[in-house]
Amino acid sequence: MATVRISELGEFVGQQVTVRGWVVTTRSSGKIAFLVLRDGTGLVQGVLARKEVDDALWERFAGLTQETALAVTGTVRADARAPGGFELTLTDLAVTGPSTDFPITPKEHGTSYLFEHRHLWLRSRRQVAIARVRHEVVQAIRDFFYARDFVLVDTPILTGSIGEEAGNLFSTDYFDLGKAYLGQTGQLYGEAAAAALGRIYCFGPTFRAEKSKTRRHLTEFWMVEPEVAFNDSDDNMRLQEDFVSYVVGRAVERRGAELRELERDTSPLERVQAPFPRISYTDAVAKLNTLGSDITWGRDLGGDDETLLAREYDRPVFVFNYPREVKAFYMKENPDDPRTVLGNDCLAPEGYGEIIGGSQREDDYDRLLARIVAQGLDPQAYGWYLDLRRYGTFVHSGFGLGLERTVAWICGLSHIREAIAFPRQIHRLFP
RNA sequence: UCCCGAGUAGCUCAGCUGGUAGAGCAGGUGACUGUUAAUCACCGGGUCGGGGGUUCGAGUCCCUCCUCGGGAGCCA
Repeated sequence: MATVRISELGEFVGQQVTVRGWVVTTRSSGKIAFLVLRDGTGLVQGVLARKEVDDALWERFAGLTQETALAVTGTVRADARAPGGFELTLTDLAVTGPSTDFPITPKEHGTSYLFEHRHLWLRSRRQVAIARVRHEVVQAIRDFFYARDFVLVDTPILTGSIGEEAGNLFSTDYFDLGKAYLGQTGQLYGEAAAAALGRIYCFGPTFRAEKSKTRRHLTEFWMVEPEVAFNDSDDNMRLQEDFVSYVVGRAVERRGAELRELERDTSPLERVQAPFPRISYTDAVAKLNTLGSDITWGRDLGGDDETLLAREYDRPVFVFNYPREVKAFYMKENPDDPRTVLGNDCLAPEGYGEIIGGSQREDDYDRLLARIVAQGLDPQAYGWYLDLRRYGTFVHSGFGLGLERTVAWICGLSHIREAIAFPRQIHRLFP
């Protein structure tokens, strides 16, 4: 007799099989009893008729509690009334892992309680659906770059003092060398690798000790960062729109069942096709003023501004050439307007806001050094990074896409903490 | 860090101008032959976040601390 997974039951209609999994719910009406079982691949309903089974089996069923691990044996039958479309007429049932007082009941719970029980909450249908969409997004990202000859370069997580703002770094003791910091970005290393391999990307966890408390921030999040030799800022935006369109398209195409489970209306996602509209920062400020925002030139776009602007378009929008003061030191000065830099953000629609920050990098040694000094950073720490401008400097561009923000947008989540299995936030380090 | 809001049964919440605590679900027992968060009946379940104060009397009013949630700034 075959031992099968729930997703494979369709191939075994009429046959007797064994399925292993966990109890979702049980229902009994005295003469007939139902058991919903999950195994990670889907749900199946088991049915027991009182007069067709022996007393011992009936008793074992009566003792089942939520999340008990068990192995059931029965005949597979297609039945539209059952969740999943198939049923098992049970002939045997063996408890392999008892479970008493499972904390997450089929009723409502508060977010705080749920995140304290995140290790158990992951088993719920909704969380399983999100995990599968995330998995698809990650695979789509890797496939996209693989197909375009990008080389994956894994950048270090432990770094010396290098990155963006020192105040946002997590630090730890590092032998006799003083402090090490958890990486906030792989970009600077990615630039070095781009000079070796041409097109590269890194993809891993990044860490920001910002004391942010919003639906868009985690202290540990995953970021994918391509870096391309000889791409200018326009090439960079073209890569971004192709990339985002591909990733969203893959999720819609292959994870329709999960998105339905999440009650995600996919029509806004189906409109995500390159090219994306582009608006300069200066034009965006003017447009925002006509839309009622009181933003002034020189200030960064706030969350409300992003939402307001994104609402004007039916797909993600690029805002490019920001004032240099609000952007990082490595962005290349705009030769046509030195008040600005050749960087762009990509804003997702439906209020999700910034999912990408990208730029053409400053490739001029003297300008880069001047920017490092002007921002109060230690030029000593950036010695190796400056070397990239001393030995065959080159036009290059790249960007960073936040994985959890992207998954939250695709899934239609109200907070990105659900987009990762074990979110890290200011007030949450467990489980 | 700042601005709001909330901590009452295992969970989600109600509890009026102060008078010593309530529901649904979960759990237990029983009934029911097709249930979909099954339904129905009954039962058990509480240091009202901690500390201090006002009062004859505080879940309720005041002070303080803690925890959590939402938002801002910053960013992906």
